[in-house]
Amino acid sequence: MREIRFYNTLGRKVEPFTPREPGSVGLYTCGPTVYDHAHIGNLRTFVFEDFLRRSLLYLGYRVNHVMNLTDVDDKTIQRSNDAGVELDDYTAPYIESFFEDLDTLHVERAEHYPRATEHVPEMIEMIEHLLERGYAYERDGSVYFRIAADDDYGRLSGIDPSGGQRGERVASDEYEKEDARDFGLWKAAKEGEPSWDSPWGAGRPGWHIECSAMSMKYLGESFDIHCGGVDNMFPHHENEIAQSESATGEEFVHTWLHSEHLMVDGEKMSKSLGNQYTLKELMARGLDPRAVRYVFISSHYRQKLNFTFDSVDAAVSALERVDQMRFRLESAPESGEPSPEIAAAIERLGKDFAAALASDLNASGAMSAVFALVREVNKTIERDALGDGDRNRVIAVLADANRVLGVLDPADWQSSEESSSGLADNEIDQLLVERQEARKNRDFAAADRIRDQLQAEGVVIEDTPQGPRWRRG
RNA sequence: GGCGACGUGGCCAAGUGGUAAGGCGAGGGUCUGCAAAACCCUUAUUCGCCGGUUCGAAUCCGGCCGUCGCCUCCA
Repeated sequence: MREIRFYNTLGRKVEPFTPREPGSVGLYTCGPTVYDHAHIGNLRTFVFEDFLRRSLLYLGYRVNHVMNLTDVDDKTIQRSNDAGVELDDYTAPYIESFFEDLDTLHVERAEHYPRATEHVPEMIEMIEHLLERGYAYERDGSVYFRIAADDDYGRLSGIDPSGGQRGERVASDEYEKEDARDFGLWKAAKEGEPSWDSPWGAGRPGWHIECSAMSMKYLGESFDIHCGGVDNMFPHHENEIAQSESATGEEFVHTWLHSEHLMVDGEKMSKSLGNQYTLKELMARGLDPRAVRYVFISSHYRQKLNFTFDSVDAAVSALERVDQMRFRLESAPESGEPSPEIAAAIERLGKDFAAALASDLNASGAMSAVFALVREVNKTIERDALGDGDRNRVIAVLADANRVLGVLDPADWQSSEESSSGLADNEIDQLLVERQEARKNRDFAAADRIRDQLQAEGVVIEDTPQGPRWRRG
């Protein structure tokens, strides 16, 4: 287990991370609101959280990861009403779509995916507690959190609660609030909306209470890390802190990590610009999901990520460099003592890779460590200096790094249709034998004919001093 | 108006006090029957601009310019 340093939004500085229970991390990440397909901005955040989860595991921690599914809120209700279907029937396909997207990007599953609609009793219990302690009040069947009762409100986002719109009437259905800044914990049912029974009559939970109630249920009243996109810092996470700590009197979350937004072609994604892609749209355009994952994880999570098709192309090339090394390694001869250069490179990778992760998840640094190994292995192959066992040791250290990155092994990403199409391996081998024969006889026309044929089948031939080798392009 | 982030080679991107990682691209080379593919090498005396602190700054402080985000439910 290695000490990690994280940039904690609460306090805005990089600090050593100490889980409440040594070696074990409780992690809550805000999940999707399932009113539509996730867009790639959402997925950037989910891939970052996957990277965090994998890094914690890699560095020797046990992880209990909870991600909620918001399946009741203004948007899901409105859209299900518009579509004339029950809420659950409306959200089901989007929940399915969400998990498909995670699979496409090789995001590992969390331990729990609690749904808001299945945790209403826990939320009601928490709201009752807040009412008892004077942190909330009821008006006409709705319950609001009383921000004035919370001394340190605003300490996550740095927003000063004393300024602003205190006492102003806001143009909404929430005019009955004591203070415009107060937020809804429970919303009285409106005509035609799904509702649950509560001590205050029929209604439904507010958004913020969902995350507090569900995170505490699965991780306890205090836990280690809470993640989300930067836009959730205020008001969502601020309100979670307010209601949770007011209810329990305990520190809610120790470390808050926020991922920056993804931009498309230099602009924020928005419907009006038409640049709000879903993953499925990108797949339909033929983008490689592995390259998309690489683009998401290869820059730092606290930096805005400008997503472009060029960046995906560059990612494809970068990954090919790693694949090529693996490919060359397979056919490179080994002999004699293990190469000291390889041994040193493997050791350096192990050290630099973990150090980069432990330093606030420096993904670029981690990738850089991988490429340093790639270069050293290539040089050693070039010198024909691979020693006995070097191949397996390199493969093993790559597999180790891949536990975090998830993009280093092309075999993991091969779709079944790709591998089943075209020529069989032995046919390709046979054609190459024929081509070598033709070349030996200086019948280059025949040799090139075979080369063209293989190329047309998507087989890339590489002629080397040790003879030809091939791979599927 | 309030709060905050960012500005590093052609592009992307690490690095936050000790003298610029890495990837893409480009140029050169090796290999080859020719190619292709691949590999190797090279590619920022300099980190938006101007001052300051320091033995030393891309890194700290001040000012300016520029880009962007949040300010009630958008990851």
